[in-house]
Parts: sequence; structure tokens; C-alpha cells
Amino acid sequence: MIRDPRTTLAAHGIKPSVQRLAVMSYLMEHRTHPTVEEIHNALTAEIPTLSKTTVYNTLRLFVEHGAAAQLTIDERNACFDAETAPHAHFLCTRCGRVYDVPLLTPDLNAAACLPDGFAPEAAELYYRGACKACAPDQD
Amino acid sequence: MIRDPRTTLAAHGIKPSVQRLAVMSYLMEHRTHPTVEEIHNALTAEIPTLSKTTVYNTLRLFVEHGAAAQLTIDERNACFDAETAPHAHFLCTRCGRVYDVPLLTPDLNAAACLPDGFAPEAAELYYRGACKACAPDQD
DNA sequence: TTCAAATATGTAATCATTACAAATAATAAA
DNA sequence: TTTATTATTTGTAATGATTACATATTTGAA
Repeated sequence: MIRDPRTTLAAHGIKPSVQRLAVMSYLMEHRTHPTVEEIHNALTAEIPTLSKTTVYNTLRLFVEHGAAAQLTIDERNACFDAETAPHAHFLCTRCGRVYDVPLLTPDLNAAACLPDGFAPEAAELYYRGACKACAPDQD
Repeated sequence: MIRDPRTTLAAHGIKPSVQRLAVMSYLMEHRTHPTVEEIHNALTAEIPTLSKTTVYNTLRLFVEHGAAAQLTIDERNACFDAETAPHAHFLCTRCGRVYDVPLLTPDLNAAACLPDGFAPEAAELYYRGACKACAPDQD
């Protein structure tokens, strides 16, 4: 299991740079599925000149190389995940947080009856609702 | 099984209007998961004064009342589906079409291990890849 | 008819994302 | 080292979907 940002970039054929390492580090240390805005805000402390365009470009590069996944669960902003092993996501429509959810069957391609000739390259399972912190107490 | 737009609106507690009936009719007759733009373009033929804002408002109303589902599979535009029974979707990243895909197990809540206290209200399963028309021929 | 509420319209804002050109940094050759 | 070349980053300006909001129109009841 690869753990450090530099090795992760190398494993996906991405040349390192200060900015790329910072974005990958942030993604690996904050499993909160951050948006571009959140990543940019957080990293300007350590890289004051970091531009938002660079964050966009860097994340696009990561996604193209399979080093990160882009989630469309939040209709307003794209959010990003450095964990590329299969898992589902839960968006709390109250607080806006996105949670990881383990899949019972990791192969999502087996969950539906894909027509002949269709070649899926990625699959995402999204839930929306109230998280534990926001749900009305049931007990 | 409800088939006509007027009954569908009524079943979801939505008062009918010329515009609402037109949008619902369009959604029911065109299972292509159209965007706001596509719906508006198509309906201006029959309702020349139809404003795009009305299409937005109407679709929001439908979604809030459960009469339609909003898909976030396409990161650029929201698209809409009048079929609210459980099924998955496939976005062809080549041609942009969104296809319906039958689920093998209709209950998507059983596909993942949702943490205790989490209350899902909706679930979506999305595939991305090449559709049959766009996939490189395998034979 | 008249009035009040609901619905629709059009324009102007908002805001995430992308395009693009200039600046900077990294790399390799001399 | 210098120099030249390429890759990367930056900032600003466009783009385009969506929303806000004020006005107009329609609907339905009295």
C-alpha cells in the first residue's frame, strides 16, 4: 500500500512539483473529499502564490492519470478523493459533508445489467440523505 | 403504472399548468435524460414564450415532489429523468448520451455498508465509459 | 367583474470552471 | 556555470450554467 505523496505521483507517472506534492499531500491527509476552493484555501498558507488555476490543472492531471477520483455527488462543486479503491459515497444534504462508505461487493460492474458492447471505465455509487450527526434522533 | 403527465403531476401533489404539463410530457416521451437547455429548446416550438427560468423552476418543483430525478452524472449540466423507479445510468464519455441500465438488485441501500444512524433518502449508481456505438469494435 | 394568490417571464447577478497568454522554474546541452 | 528548450505555474479574462429578483400574467375564488 502506497502511503506517501511522492511515491503516489510516481506510481501514476506524474512528475512531482511543489504544487503537485502539496495537493496530493492535502488529499491524502484530509479524507473529506475537498473542493478546489477548500484545497486552495488550505494550501495558500504554505504556498502563498498558489493559484486556483494550478489547483484545477493539478487535479485534472491526477484524475487523468488515475491518481485521484473526481466526484459529482455534489451538484455545486466537484470534489476529489485520493482513495481510488472501490467504495461508495454519502452526501449529507444537511451539512454538506461527503463520507466514504464501504461496498459490500467491490465490483460495481456486477450490480447492474450493462448492455452488450458497453465498456464501463468507472463506476460510482452515491447516497444522499442525513448523516448521523444531522439525522433526527431515532431513539 | 401511471402514464399520462396530468395524472403524474397530480399523483405527486403538483398543480398542473401548461408549462408544467409540457415539461412533464417531454420528460416522459423522451427518455434521453435531457438537460434544461434541451428541454427549453424543444418546447419553445409549442410554447414560444417559455422562459428558461420556468424550465429550471419547474424541474426543481418536480424533483422536490419526487416526480422526477435529477442526475449529477454529467459534471457540466444537470439532467433529468421522469422514471423514478430504481435503475442505474451510463454516461458515454464519447458521445455524451446517458443510458438507463437495469439494476440486478433494485435496493441500492443493500449494496453498501451504511454506518449506523445514516439515513439515505436517495441512491444513484453511475457508470462512465464507451457505449456500444462509440466503443472500439471488439470482434 | 374584481381581487388575491399562484405562476411565469426576462434581465441581471452569481459563481464554478476553462481559455489563454505571460511569467517562472526545471532540465539538458554547450 | 551559461544558454536554450521545455514544462509548469500564474493571473486575468472569458464562458456558461444556475439563481435572484422584480415585473407581468394567469388562475380561481368571492
